[in-house]
Amino acid sequence: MAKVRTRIAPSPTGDPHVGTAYIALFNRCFARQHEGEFILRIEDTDQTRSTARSEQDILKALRWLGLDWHEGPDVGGPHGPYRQSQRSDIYRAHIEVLLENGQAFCCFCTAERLDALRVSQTENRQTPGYDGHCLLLSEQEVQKKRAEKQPYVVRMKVPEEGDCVFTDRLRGEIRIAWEQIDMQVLMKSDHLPTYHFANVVDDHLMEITHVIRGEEWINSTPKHLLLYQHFGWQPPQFCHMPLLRNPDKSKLSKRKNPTSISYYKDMGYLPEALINYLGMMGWTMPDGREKFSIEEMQSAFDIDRVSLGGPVFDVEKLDWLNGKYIRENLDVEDFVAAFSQWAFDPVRISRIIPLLKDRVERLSDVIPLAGFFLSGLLPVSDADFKHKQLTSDDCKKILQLTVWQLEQLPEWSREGVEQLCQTLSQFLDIRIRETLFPLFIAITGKAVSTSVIDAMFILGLDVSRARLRHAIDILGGVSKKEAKDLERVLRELENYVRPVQA
RNA sequence: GUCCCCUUCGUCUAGAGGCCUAGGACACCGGGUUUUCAUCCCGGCAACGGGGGUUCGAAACCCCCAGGGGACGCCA
Repeated sequence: MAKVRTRIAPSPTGDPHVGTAYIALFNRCFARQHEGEFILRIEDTDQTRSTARSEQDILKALRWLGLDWHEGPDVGGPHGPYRQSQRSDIYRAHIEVLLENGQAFCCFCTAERLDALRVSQTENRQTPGYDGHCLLLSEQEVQKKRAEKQPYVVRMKVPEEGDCVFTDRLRGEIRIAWEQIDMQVLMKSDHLPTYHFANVVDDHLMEITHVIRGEEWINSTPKHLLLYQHFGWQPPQFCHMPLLRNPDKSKLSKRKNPTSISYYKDMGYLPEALINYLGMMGWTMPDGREKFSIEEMQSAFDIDRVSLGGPVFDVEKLDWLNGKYIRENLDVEDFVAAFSQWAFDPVRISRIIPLLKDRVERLSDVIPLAGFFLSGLLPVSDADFKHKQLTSDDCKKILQLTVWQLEQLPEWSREGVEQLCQTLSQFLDIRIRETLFPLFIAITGKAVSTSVIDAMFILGLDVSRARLRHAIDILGGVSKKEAKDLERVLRELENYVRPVQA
């Protein structure tokens, strides 16, 4: 039997996500338990959203958690390159095969036509999908359009009737009618492949034997299987893991729960505890032990023990487990090392010190003044938000609008944060000192402190958002109705152009 | 709207037809240890979504319903 090979294939379009680490963990355990290999591939075919920065962050975060790989863009390996943006020629050669065999076709439809089509289908309560317009084009017409350099995509042909039946390792037989499957775009007009195409080609060329991925991919598995069939390749075994959930059971999202691995690092969780916690999402040790290392997990691993109900990511239990790790696994010396590394990161410290250097008279003033930099959520109460000019609702409004605006910042910079606060102040027609008041309480815990704008910048989006959200909760939270009103205000704010300074 | 997946305490879960009066853990509540607190120890609360089958026997197998979730992009 062929050597087991599994992979994690993150897309470098944002912060390193705990869901990525979760799937990586199970892939790695499965591979290692079978003395196989676990590889990392970067799926950066979305040119507009992928960044090198994000790729670096993801690799760093996975390494921090102890999830290392046998082959990958940084360590190399015999099946490279491991970055899809460097494999364009491979995809182009493969798409030609499908085109020649008539298993795929060129589509010249414009985005406008497709949008209109989707709208009308949705209005008529039909399942949205491509209508086969360009399927009717003759060979000559296609050649002519291509010669004229008209932009086009390549779509796959899909059987019109019958079912696609496949076996999921955890769920058994799954049957999906072909008529449910859209004529998926395989190659975009920028001549880069879509996920579905690149993923199948790479999984085959990289000799992946087991595809362990999130449940959200079940419905597109027929597309993938069809490609394997067209190429005459042996498909891997599929195994769809349950999705991590928010407390309200929806798919884990940063809007509702911190999802960035760096957030958990910044909050002072130990990587061993986080990875252990992820290991108990949908899985248990055969002997019921709850505290286990990644090595213990992989040696006792049994993928068939995965339970399928979507587990809620419950920070309270993570807190307990992290405390247990600190108490039981760190002696004083280890603790000193871990704490120093966490608290006294040189880059961070050298950003913080200039903010307080001129405000202290004794070095002993530093901790009282800057302690909030080395904290998680702050112990604030609604009384702290009492203000002579701002009502509690005003505070909530400012806090919520700030959260939303921070989330939409194209890049995290001090200037961006400042601009945003200035604009908000002008838009609300509240002086900047008042506008910043609730932010001071939420972010620094006090009405008087070092610059709150710098503080947010240094703390980062995740911790800032967590504190702002915590403050909103303290103030009674935002009801459905309030949220709706505030979203309307947000739209006005987005369209608001700051008056030019006189 | 269409399709797919899922369903045991509030949460993570054990459970492969009789071992289930459903077990463990977090959270919560009580008690003990501790100069306080935390830790630690002891105890308590709390669940098989509903309805039909199959079976001597169902949390487990089958069907229907309900609920939850996901997918339906030139995103991944």
